[in-house]
Amino acid sequence: MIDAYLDILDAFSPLQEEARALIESQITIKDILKGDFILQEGSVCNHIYFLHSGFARQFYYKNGKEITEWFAASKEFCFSIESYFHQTPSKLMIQTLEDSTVIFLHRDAYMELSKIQSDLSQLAIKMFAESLVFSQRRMEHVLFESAKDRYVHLLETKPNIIQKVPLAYIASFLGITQETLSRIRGQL
Amino acid sequence: MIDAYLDILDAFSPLQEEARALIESQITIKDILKGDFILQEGSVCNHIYFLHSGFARQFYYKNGKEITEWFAASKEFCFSIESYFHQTPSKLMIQTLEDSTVIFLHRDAYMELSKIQSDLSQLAIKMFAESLVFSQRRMEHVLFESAKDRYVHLLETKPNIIQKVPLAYIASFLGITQETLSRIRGQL
DNA sequence: CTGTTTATTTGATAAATATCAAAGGTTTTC
DNA sequence: GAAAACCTTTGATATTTATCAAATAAACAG
Repeated sequence: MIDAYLDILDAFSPLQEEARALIESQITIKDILKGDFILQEGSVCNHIYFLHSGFARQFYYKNGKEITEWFAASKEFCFSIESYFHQTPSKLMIQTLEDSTVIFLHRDAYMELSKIQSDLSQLAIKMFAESLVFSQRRMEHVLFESAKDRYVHLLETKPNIIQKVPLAYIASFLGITQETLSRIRGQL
Repeated sequence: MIDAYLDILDAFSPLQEEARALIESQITIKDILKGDFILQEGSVCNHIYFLHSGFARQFYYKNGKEITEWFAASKEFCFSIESYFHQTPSKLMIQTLEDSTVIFLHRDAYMELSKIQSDLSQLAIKMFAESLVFSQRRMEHVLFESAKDRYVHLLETKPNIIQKVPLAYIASFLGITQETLSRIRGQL
């Protein structure tokens, strides 16, 4: 299980044996039941979470409404960007939608190790850079595409999400109401 | 001039003397006249640009229309995130709106040095992390605030931008038409 | 299974924003 | 300082999406 994890990291940004061993020394693994929380509102996000298996949803409350920010599928990462970097209580919650196995990589330990092991710092740079590119692209969609185009784009790039989760989650992720999303679906 | 630049970097993420010297060895400084381009469409973004003085606009074309992505004021940074990280031709252009003095930090050199000098890798991590937090917050605004609220927010956080640039640039940054922005202004 | 909860769709209407067209303002340029 | 170029506002109308209310449909629990 750990090897699979390290291989995925390695494919993303190359890790020598030393870096692999350091990461291995800093992770913990937990099984989390469907509906339980990987990250609770109000607690500080001190880990990067890797879903070895399962599925999770990241969401927060805005004016009393649940807003889905994104999902993490099997073999993907998640964490609260703001809480993790600023060490503030998290607004974001991460909840599993299926029984999941999650690998926790501890922030402080990783940050310290990344100062003395360049493979680890390069991995962090690569990860954050990719998140930034992703965020940037999403911004362009949100600003200049219609709700329908955004839904179609999601359907094309992440069809598995749409099969798995209720329409209301997807609607809030797209920034529209569920009624509008239902009507968009009807037109396709 | 270089010292002021290094001090700003240092305040952001601490740099020892060695790191300062390495950065200094990898920068070039250019005076760029009003209206000239720091980054042209189609060229690869191989630097992070720091505006020692002046003012610049980052924009791209979408369906034949100019979309302003963001601005860089004096003492701020800019670069094309996607072109820089993926080494692809830039869609984004960066054009000065005033005569400016720009410090160019070369990407490949910086990346190499960041592997052997941890202050430099930590600086990169911090920079990209902050950009990510900023991008995240903007996403929330764009998804859930009205055009008026977004304009008011910009007015409050970046009043200097609104004084300096034409309304059409601000409208495209906010993702609305200039007519709508003009009407919003009228209501305030 | 059957009643209950939860999720989705449909309808009528209202609000926000876009579009197209044109009229005033400002700046720039020679 | 007058013409040209550019920028901003205003008006009329169309489109997109939200809101509120209710009806179906699907999933779930005993």
